[in-house]
Amino acid sequence: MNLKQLAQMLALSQTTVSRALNGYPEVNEETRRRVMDAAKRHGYRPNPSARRLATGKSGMIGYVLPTGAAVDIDPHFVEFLSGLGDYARSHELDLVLSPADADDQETTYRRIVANRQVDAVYISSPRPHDSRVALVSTLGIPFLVHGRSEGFDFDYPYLDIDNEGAFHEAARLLVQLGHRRLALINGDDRESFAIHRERGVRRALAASGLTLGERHVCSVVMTEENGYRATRRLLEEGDAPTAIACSSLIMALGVVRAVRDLGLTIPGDVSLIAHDDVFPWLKPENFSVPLSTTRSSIRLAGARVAERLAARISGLEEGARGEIWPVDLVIRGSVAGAPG
Amino acid sequence: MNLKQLAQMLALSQTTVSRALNGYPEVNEETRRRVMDAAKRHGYRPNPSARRLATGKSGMIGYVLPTGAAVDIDPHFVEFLSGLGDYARSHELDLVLSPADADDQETTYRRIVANRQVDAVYISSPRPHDSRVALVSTLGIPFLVHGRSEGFDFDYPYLDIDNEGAFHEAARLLVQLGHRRLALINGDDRESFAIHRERGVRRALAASGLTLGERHVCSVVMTEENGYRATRRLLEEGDAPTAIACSSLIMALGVVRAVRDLGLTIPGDVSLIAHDDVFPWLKPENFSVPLSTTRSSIRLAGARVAERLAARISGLEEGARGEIWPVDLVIRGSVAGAPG
DNA sequence: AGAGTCTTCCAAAGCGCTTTGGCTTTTTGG
DNA sequence: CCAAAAAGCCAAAGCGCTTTGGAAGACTCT
Repeated sequence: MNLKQLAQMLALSQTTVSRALNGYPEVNEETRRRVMDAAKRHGYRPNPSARRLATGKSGMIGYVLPTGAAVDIDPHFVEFLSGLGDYARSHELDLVLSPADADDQETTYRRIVANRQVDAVYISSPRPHDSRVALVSTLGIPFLVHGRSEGFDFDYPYLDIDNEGAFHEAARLLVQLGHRRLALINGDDRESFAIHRERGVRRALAASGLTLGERHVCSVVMTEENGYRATRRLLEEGDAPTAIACSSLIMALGVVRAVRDLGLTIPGDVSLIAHDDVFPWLKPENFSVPLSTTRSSIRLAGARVAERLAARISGLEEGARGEIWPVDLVIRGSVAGAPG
Repeated sequence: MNLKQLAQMLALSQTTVSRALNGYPEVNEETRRRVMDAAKRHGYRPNPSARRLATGKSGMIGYVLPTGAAVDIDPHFVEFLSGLGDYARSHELDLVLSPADADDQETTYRRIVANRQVDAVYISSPRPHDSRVALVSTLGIPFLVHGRSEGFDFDYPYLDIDNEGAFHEAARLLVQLGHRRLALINGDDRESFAIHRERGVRRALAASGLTLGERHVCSVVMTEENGYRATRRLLEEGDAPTAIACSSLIMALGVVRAVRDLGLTIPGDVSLIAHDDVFPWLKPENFSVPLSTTRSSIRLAGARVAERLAARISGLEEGARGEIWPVDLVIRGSVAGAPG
């Protein structure tokens, strides 16, 4: 059943039927009702390929997925996706993932924009001066950044959590508890979120005249193994920290294992606060010592990103609105006063 | 730059240019070269929307993503996706994720097929008599099942790992080591993979005249917490097992924690073998006691699925070819002879 | 040499929708 | 009551590609 047939059936022109269906004003309400009715009754659905060719709109949002033999997709992605799906489902919005060589995403961005494959894109894990932001911005496709980039002479729309504030609070708490030597086990410090977190920790320390030792901050890919290694190194060297802030629950698993391997305890010998993106399959309260966390649901962020993207596509949202979500600090058993 | 312009520029008809570009035989090789050359020089890329409307082919593969407030996307998905991306990237194949209400995926399947949004789909985590397999099969779109369904009177193409064989081997090893009471902490037993694994364990036990006690098999969503709970229950009741087979590394985290909480040790009091899908961020060799595993890279499976899907789209693969990958059994420190 | 066969190309008809420009008919305002 | 404006509808022209159905010329074969 296509438009032509439907129009014929109603003894109307395709023009009128199309307009009736798409809510244009120049059609009689009575006529519109008839059309809508017939459309529903016959299960008419406009052919998206055709509509697309005519309008250039695809009804899909895009994400360029960095891939490569040495590139692992972040497990956080799946939670984000759950959120995106939550919103998208109820709006018949599809997501198209365009895998790209992690070292050359530009080609892919250009392709999907030139081809008008998607109506909007989102960018995640941005870095300062992130070339994708500049690119997408000049290409003129609606977009939203999940996270924040920096160093541009223009604004852009984004959704971020207050990473700096979160880690500032976490570090401040630790300092209040008497800790003087903090360490930060962070994610890749070329990414903004990691930079912000480090900034937060430093600011909290500075407020008490303390500093983050150069060897007390590690920047690694967020795996259990790297959490373990970082912790061993930190605790085995002289000047070992008495408190650790950690950028992910997965790394925290490694931290806990390392502490135990060294015959130390949490929070007796070292206090630990980790960031929790709220995975359904790994919860901080279930760690052998319940983990204090800075908590922010990445799933909710996914839903919000989809919502804003949809709004931007339909022109309901405009301009460079930045949105920064506060982060909860949840105290559990893994923090205590500094030893000694 | 569109086809018309290119044709004009070459003083050829659109027909000929189109055919030259698409490798049709009825065009002079000399002409083809000219066309190809000009196309490249001017960076001509056929408009996919137009091509799509004309041919009905989209150049994308689809996946219906079950979502819902109470539905969590499996973290395995992201690794699978990495693999899919590995292949898709080099073939300019995009993946479209269509979020659907987990309880009504049929509508979405019908939509994406009716709309010809994608050229092929894959189905994952199938159950016996999985309605999606039947549906997609009647809808007549090329597809591939990652995993296996059962109970149909027709064959279908799939890629699966030898879950039964893997858990058979694992259980057999444990029995050989003298264990008489095994337990299985399994995933959702409505899914085929879980059924096959249980079958494997039972078969191994039966071979030695043993059985899997009804209370020794749990079927749960694969989270750390559920692994913990299941283990506590198993070990605190009478008739506690001396060996556990576990369907996921994530659950194994919970198993290990529970065993420790109870003051028991691995492998002293209980041996443990888990299935490892090969996550980059959580490795069995890094468990406090290195974990014995049945290992199969889900990432490789993702790449293979993409490859076969591409082959099916282009007609290189036909029929209902099933492909079953063997699974490695990797022995590490978490297994030992039965205590006592 | 004429019929038949290839080879190589083309004009034009879709694919199914949106949108432009215009034509009636009705309503409004003075 | 009439001109002007508004309402309601339509035919037809795209959007940019593929494919059908020839047609013209070159070649082969008897």
